[in-house]
Amino acid sequence: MTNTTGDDIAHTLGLLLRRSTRTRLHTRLTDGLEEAVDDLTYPVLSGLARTGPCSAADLGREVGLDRTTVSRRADRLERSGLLERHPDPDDSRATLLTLTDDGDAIVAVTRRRLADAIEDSLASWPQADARTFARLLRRFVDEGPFAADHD
Amino acid sequence: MTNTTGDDIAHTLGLLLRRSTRTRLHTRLTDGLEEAVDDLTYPVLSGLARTGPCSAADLGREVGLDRTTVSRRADRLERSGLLERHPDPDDSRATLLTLTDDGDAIVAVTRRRLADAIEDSLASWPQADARTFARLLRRFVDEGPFAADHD
DNA sequence: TATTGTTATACTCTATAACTATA
DNA sequence: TATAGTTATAGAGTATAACAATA
Repeated sequence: MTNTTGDDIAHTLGLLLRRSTRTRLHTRLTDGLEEAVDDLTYPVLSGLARTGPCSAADLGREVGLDRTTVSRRADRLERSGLLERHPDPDDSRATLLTLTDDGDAIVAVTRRRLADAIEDSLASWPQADARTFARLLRRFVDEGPFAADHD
Repeated sequence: MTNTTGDDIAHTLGLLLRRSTRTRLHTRLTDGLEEAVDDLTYPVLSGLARTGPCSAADLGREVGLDRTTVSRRADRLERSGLLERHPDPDDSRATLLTLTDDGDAIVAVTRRRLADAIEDSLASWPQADARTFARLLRRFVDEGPFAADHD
């Protein structure tokens, strides 16, 4: 019984990382928005919001996708007017992907929805618990067994 | 600045739920195991470990997959000897999916690896923090905006 | 020679429908 | 009639390789 805490967190994380959990979350966050925004295109959209104007190759490295995959997904977002392609003035080989105002708005809405949903569910918590949870979760994700740079 | 805690948790969860995080985790947990065990078949395997012998239709409802999908994935696990099919003595229409000893062993190994990885990353934490985190995470997942029965 | 974006091919997975058998 | 399991078809998405253009 030495690993009770690890077992407990492992079990909870298993629930959190389930496909059905992610599907439910995605449905909730994108309900009523552009049809082109789905679980495939959203990482491109939100990644681009983080990086700012960016080549497909660089964005692919940022979000862990192949540049061909980024290019195809960007097609859909471009057709829906959420993203534009412009020549990179600094490198004639590259095309900069840029969010349109509509694209920015979509990202802002989904981020707000997520933060609000979390805020709602924490409403019944003692404030100190909520802050403690935010801090420990952050530390766990940054340092934990899932961190990107974990050796 | 009223939603700082919600924003903070939202950001952290975004990192945790990324595809690259899940891919990294899956690779780590299944390294060196049966080739048939991948991100597609593992949910069937671990779901079956939770439910015990179970029909494809029931298991599908448990893990959020179509019965045709369960059937196909079970084919691969069966070919690798991790799962067996037996007639349901109580319902001649049904076939019970059952983990073999090898299948049980795979699930045990991956669960242990995950718990150990978490335990390792918590080693540098004050024990009280680790227990608090386990408790708050559990509560958040059970009650939070991602809970299955959340209305 | 390496990297850019894009496109074509082959492959995998899934959803829908269809089938047979049983409750 | 409804549900079980399985399989066939069609559709979507990806990875690999290839392409032309530029560094």
